Amino acid sequence: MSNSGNRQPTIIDIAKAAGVSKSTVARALSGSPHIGEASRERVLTAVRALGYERNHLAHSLRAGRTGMIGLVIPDIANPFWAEVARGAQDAAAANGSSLLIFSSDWDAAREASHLRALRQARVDGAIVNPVADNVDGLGRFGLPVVLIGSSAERFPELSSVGSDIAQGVALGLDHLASLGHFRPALLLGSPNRLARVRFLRVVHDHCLAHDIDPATLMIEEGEYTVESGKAATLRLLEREGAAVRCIFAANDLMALGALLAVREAGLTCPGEVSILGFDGIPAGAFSDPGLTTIEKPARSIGLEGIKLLAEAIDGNLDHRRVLLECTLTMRGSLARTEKDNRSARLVAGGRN
Amino acid sequence: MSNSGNRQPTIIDIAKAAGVSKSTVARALSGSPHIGEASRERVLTAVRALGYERNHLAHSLRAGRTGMIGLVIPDIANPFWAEVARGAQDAAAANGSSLLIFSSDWDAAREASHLRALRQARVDGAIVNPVADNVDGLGRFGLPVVLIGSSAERFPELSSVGSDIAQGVALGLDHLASLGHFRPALLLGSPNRLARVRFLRVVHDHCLAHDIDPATLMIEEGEYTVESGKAATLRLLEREGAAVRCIFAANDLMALGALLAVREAGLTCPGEVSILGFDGIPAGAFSDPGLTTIEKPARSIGLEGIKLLAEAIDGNLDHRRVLLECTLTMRGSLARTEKDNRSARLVAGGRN
DNA sequence: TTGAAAGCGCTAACAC
DNA sequence: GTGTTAGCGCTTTCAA
Repeated sequence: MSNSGNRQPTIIDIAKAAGVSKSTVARALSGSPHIGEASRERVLTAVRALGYERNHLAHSLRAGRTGMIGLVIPDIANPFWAEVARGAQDAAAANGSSLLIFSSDWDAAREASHLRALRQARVDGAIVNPVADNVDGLGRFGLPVVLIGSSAERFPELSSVGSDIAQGVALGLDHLASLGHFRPALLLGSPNRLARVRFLRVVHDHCLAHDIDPATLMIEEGEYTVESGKAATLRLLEREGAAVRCIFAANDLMALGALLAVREAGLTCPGEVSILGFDGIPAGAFSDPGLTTIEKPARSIGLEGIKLLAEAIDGNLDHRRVLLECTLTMRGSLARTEKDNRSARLVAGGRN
Repeated sequence: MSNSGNRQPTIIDIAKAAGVSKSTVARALSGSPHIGEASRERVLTAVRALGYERNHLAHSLRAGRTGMIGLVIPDIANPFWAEVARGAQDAAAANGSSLLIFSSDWDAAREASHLRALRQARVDGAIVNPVADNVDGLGRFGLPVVLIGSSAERFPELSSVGSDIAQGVALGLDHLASLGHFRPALLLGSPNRLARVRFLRVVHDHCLAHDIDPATLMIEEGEYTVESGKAATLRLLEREGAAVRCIFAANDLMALGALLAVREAGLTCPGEVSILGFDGIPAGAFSDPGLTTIEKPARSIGLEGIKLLAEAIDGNLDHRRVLLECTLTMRGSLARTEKDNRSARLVAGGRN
């Protein structure tokens, strides 16, 4: 069993079959003009006959680029991130490159290990939504990177794409205010996430603009999951009781958890407690009531990420920050409140 | 700018820095015993100093295996498949390999192109849920493959993993029967999917066992999406009217769509129409009412897939078929019916 | 137009 | 214990 065992044929096999040298085969394959019509024909015939397919490894090793791109996101099972992955996938395919998707599970160590794997795989670049405390590791990544999300501030030299959280949060807050909710309780992610800081900052500004003392805001925190959102809401309800008339969650999964908690506490939504989410995952359409939410353009984020990364890989040094607009998706989880819960207005405070 | 430009260091750089040959470096790196303590130290020091990381491409080219595995699923944005991917991802990581995830979008051409890409990337093997009409392409894949789902029947020589659809459907049907629903309307996927055939077969058997004429079953079909499920249900309601007291959907997304349709038609669920899903996606917990469904062990499917593939890659010739049990997740979308809708009992029929 | 040869980074014989 | 060498499959000079 000499050459034509079962392994995939190489250009050498083709060369033999076509009676030419391997350089000629390479030329035919790459569509080089420096080759005779006759040889080209014979090569192509042999290629079809043997079912040759170029070995990407060897090609990449020689070419110095793999056509592979890494995508590191917190959780592929979270519909929002799955949608981002979908967008990136599509864009990458259109681009001729393939995507290596990794879930970091919000864990810095895992993220670091994934980044290392990507570097070793010699991906051409990576798109990552970094876990906060790992930001240093990212700085030394050594390959073109595009950031997704809020961490861009810490890396002014990297391109980044994200939804405009400031605009989104303001959009939500304004809408809540228009319904009479001036002091929504906040369901936030863990403190070491930049997204949380961002979120809070906008809320603060908004409060000040509306003469509310930010210090009086009710805040609970947890992870970005349904269970965690539910638990956090239960704690909130326990602690604040009837003062909770509106909840603004930093992510839809938590909002859905809040919904469960409210129901479990024997309260009604939106009757007694209004809930506003953030993300725009499809599941929000099925809840009872439907989840009103600030929708991020998930798929576009993935798509833009690939675009920016392609630029960076092509050596385009000037980084860019793409901010995609959030939209308000109204369903049934918000109700107008009669009580003006601005009770904690900034009157004795420093301002005014 | 000679050697230490900006490129990643190679073993040659390390060799130079440590004052040894590259084989010695390789030995130190691979933990070979045939090396002096002194050299090992110096190599390791140099490795740390230069931040060396092994080039996977070169390694793979030499080793003949890449440690990469392909996963081809219909849609990464479908929560069920995202969960499968998650399970596979975790198992692969534990395994030291990385996963290349592709969405085929239920499209044979796309699937074929992904399989080609995987072959060219020299993945060690692939796990795929094949689009029906592409089954031939799969036969010629030429690499170890593990099938997910029902197509296993067409490839008795391949390992496969899937949920036990027969058991799951029977479970659902029995439960429906226990509530008085003997002739659920069926919401099925497109005819060229093997899963549909399977599903129907079990329903038929069940009908016969309960003296129901399968030909009297109400059937609608569509794609495995919410929109499609909704449209199909609307058609069903339009056509059959009040005869529709129970719907059994072949997938949760369609079931959720059915729920929307029922609501839109001014009907109540489960009061007037009961709905049973199939998959067990998280979103089913938030609908109104909660979706009762047959839950497939999505994550385990991914996990087992990797296990089987690892076996196949290791040259374990005897294929295996792993069937994971489905469970019934009861929420609120099913109600007991008073009317015995076995009206179409097999009395005049051929049997008996 | 074509072939020979070098080399991408790594590992595994094979000498010494 | 260590260095030298060949070669994985490919592309790309450089000669002819």
